[in-house]
Amino acid sequence: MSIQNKTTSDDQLIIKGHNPVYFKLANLIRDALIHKYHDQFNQVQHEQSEQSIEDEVLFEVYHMLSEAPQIEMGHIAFACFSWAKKLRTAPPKIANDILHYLEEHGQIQNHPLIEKASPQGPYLNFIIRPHALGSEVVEKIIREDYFKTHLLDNVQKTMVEYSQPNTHKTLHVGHMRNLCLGNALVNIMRYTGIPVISTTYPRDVGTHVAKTLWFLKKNKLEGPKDISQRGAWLGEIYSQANEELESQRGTDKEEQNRQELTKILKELKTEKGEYYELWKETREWSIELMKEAYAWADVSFDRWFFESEVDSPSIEFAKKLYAEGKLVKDQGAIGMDLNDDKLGFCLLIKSDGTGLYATKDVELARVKFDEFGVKKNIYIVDTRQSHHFKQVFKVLEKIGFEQAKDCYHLPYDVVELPDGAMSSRKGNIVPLMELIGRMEDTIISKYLEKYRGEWTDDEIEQTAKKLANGAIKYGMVRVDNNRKIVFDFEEWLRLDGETGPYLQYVYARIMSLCNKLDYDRLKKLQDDFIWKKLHHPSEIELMVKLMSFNQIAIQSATSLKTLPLTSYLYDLGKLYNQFYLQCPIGKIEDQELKLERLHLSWAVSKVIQKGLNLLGIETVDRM
RNA sequence: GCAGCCGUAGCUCAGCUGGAUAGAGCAUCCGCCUUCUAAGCGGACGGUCGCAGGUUCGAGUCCUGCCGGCUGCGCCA
Repeated sequence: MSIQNKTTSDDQLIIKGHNPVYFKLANLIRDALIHKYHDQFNQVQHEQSEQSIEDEVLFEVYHMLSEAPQIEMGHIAFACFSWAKKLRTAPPKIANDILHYLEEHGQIQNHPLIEKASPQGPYLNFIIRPHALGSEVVEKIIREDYFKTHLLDNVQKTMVEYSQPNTHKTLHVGHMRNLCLGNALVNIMRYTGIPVISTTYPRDVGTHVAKTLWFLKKNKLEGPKDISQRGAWLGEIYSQANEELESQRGTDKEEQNRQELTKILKELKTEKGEYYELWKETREWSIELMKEAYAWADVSFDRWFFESEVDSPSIEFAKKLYAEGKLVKDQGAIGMDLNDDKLGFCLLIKSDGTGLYATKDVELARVKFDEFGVKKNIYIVDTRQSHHFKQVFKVLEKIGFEQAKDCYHLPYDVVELPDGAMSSRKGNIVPLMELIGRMEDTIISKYLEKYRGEWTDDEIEQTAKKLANGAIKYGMVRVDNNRKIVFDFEEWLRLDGETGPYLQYVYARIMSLCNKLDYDRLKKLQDDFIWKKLHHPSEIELMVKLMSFNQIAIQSATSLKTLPLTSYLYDLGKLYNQFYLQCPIGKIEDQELKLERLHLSWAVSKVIQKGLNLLGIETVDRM
């Protein structure tokens, strides 16, 4: 069962909004097919209504349209393979038949959309009239109607849980992948019309907390005076605590330490005692640090679930399930035997009466279903938890939650350093704030220092912030989910090639151009504006690329991948930079051409801005 | 042992869910600023898509089996 198949089959696509040019073209091809192969269609028609056949054909045709591999071949290609079997006709003949039908009905010579259609083997390639690209694509983007289109229908209320950081530990660059990916996906899903409730699930209880508290109390540590520094400081304490406990392994202190930690955990459970008081205070420090990171990332959650709030209820729930005979006792512990599903045994209550991750995830899912009424439930958690979630979903199914079939674990691989996995024990973690700071410093010294005096210091600082933000976020989502990211600091600081700043640069270039040439998009774009000057291959390629933005957004949202969007934006940026060099604007005489090129540039900037915003990245007007 | 993921250019990665001649970035080399932002653009170099079968008009993409790497698999989180 894969996520993408599931989500696409559930969501009915409204294709007319995706790509206005494809939609019009698909209608023409649909009519040609149905008329030309009337007999073949008639054979299936008695089973279905005429309307549904027409819709179905339109849908299929629409999805067989794509960009031609080279702009000289055509702008849009229609592949006839999939029809060959149904129509019992060879693909090249289908291509020719469609062409003849369109010609016979005057839909090539006179049609406002199509300039030329040429069959090439099994493909029918279309060249779209430039002025149609202008009015159907560029103009809609400039008026921003393009972004207000309703893209998906029959969507379900979806909960997306991402970012499950531990309190009392250091927040590092590894956490950013989850945060950036989750935030981007939520934005993209919402853009396509899916109602999303976003949640975070901080882990504020457990042995990592006990270890930290133990070390703090033992050494009577109080932390930095500056409260805002305490969250980061706490993370270091955890490392030290861990180190000390590790070093005492195998010594006579080991048992003593173990008992102490158990005592701390018990105190936290009963919610009284000095460790409990210390927990409440230190927990806040970590939460402040998380909020700082979320603010930096410009992420907000509709609901925060803390592990501590589901801890006790989860055990009650598990006990109730056991009482109902839905769980079994084995070797003193309680759980569910999932061996029939090849998932092993899912342990829910340990022999000492305490719960585990799975116990809490079962309870939390219950809350999500019962109190939030979500239909679909997505967990963005790293791939090492795959087995865990398979077990949890199976348990949910067996205890009677129908929604279990709409629970998805979205796995992603971890962030590693060139010398291997990140771990506080190895002492090779890159704390988040340090990463951000170094990136901003590099950006200022390498690129922005030259503006000192010309720009205000504040603008330089703000620009560096946005660029560092863009570099980190883009870097985290430009790689496919199930692939490891190797975080090489020097590599990330270089900021050339496919990066966030590359795209921010394209945007800034366009802004600069438009400002310099005093471009006013709406004043210059009357209702009766006629596009007639854009013919250069570079201009055509840009317009063809522009028209598929919404399709890409849908692809990203339904596959739960950011990659389609990042690749698309990079392609678009690359095409614009080529256009920028090949097609001068400011220094040409032809005022009409100049204006149309400015319109095109503006449209590109809007799509790049929208795309970057979906990824959580802000644009800058100059850099 | 079982399961999941990965294997594409020297390195890091794409490849639109089976379609046209497998593409980018980095690295190396060569070009392009008397200024619409060179954080850019062009060119060169670089590939038996891990191996072997299979499915069909057609496979980097799907199925099977190997090989190699990573990650999981009951009292951790």
